[in-house]
Amino acid sequence: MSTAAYRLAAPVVNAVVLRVTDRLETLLWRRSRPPAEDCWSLPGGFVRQGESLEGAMRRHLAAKVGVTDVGHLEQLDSRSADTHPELWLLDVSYLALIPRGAEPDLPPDTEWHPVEALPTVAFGHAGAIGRAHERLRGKLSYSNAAFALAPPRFTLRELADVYEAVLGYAVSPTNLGRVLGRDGLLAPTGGHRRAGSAGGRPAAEFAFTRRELVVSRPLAAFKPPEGAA
Amino acid sequence: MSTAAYRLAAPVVNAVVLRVTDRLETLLWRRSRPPAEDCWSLPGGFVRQGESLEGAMRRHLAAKVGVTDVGHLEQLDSRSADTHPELWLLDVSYLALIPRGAEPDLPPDTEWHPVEALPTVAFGHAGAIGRAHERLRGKLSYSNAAFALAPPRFTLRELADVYEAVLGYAVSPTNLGRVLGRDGLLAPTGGHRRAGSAGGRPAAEFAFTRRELVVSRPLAAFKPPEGAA
DNA sequence: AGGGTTTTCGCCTCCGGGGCATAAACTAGA
DNA sequence: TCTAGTTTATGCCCCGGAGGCGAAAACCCT
Repeated sequence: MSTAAYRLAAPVVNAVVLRVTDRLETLLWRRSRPPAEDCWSLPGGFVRQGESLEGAMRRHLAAKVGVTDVGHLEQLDSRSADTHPELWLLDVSYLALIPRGAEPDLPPDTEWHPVEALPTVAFGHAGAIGRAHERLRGKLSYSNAAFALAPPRFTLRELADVYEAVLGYAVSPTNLGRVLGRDGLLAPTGGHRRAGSAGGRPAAEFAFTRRELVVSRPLAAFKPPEGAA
Repeated sequence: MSTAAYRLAAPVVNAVVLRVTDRLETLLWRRSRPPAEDCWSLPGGFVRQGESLEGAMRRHLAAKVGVTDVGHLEQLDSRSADTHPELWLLDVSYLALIPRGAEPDLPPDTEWHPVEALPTVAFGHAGAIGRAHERLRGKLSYSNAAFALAPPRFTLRELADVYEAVLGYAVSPTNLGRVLGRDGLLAPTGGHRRAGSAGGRPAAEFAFTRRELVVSRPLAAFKPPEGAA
């Protein structure tokens, strides 16, 4: 078949940028131009030819919303979109995790919004935020994904707070430390930190041993091989 | 910024089609035209405007390689590709699972190849096959993904053979039945089947209760909520 | 010094996966 | 018909990880 029979699309990337403060928040961008003027949307933009999709994503995160310290960046999915009046768009969405403590200086018209109380989001991007949250919930349970959300060093209580903000239910700091510690993902730094305003035993300070995503839990049920590599 | 500053790409879909016979096999297509003439590549093709990506994928699977009975279809990832001499391609890859017993009548220049002994594959598609295999291995361990690879009805021994072909190590039929049965994913049909040429107790016949992907295993460690819904 | 607060450690229990031995069901052959 | 061989099914035990709980540790404030 001839390639001329097919129209061409404009590749677009956009990211569900997540961070944890008291609650789980995502970064939204108020559109100042049509289409969808005055609506919120995910940060992103067009892809240049010769550029990798991930490269384009990082470029837009740095240029448009000042996000340079990305803890983890991962592709979610792609879809064909007819939301633009003139162009056929091919929309590739990403999940970006921002560590606590890295506060990008946001340009105007860019704000953090709690994922539990989102404003009206254009282009059907609300679904992408939901899928990103869902995937993150899964990854927290079988990998060290929290390294990309937590600050470089933290107490077990602080780390449990990160988990609670994402998972939505109470997490035991004791158990969390045991599980991640046994998998070799967490190590004490040796330092300690004062408990709080009302006293209490100082908490030991921990850090993740690796800063890339590591799948720790088996994922291989039904009799894994004996000498597991 | 103006959209005119950005060039346009041709969206392309292609699939890692997997099935299990004695071994895990993938469907490859021998290219008869440049680029990469006489090399093997994944089946796929261009996307039409207004068409969903998944729709385009199913259309190409049906038209080009005669695959209509797709047990499960899932997007893997997308990348920007400069492998075409004239066009900028945006390559979206899928994982397609074909149930045992559904034998599509393949057009010429299309053949099943064991994933352990692949021929030379063009466009860097070999990496996509590896990633597809990896993801399938994971999904078998925490979901009912095998429903898309197994025949409609089967014995536990046959199901274990499917798992072994994908996972690469021995799987106990007893344990497999216990685990999937407890999760409510597997149910006996009531029928039985003769064991083999040399006699033996007839095996009970089973079937998956659901034909969509269901994540059974918790994935929610660190104290799941009490009344799990 | 004492009460309040928070973290940490040790022990216990519970439950699911895996292994194993035995029983069950069938075929082929003598 | 009886026996040997083969394959599947069932019941039981073991083990290891996750979670719960209480006691001890470490610190603040009064």
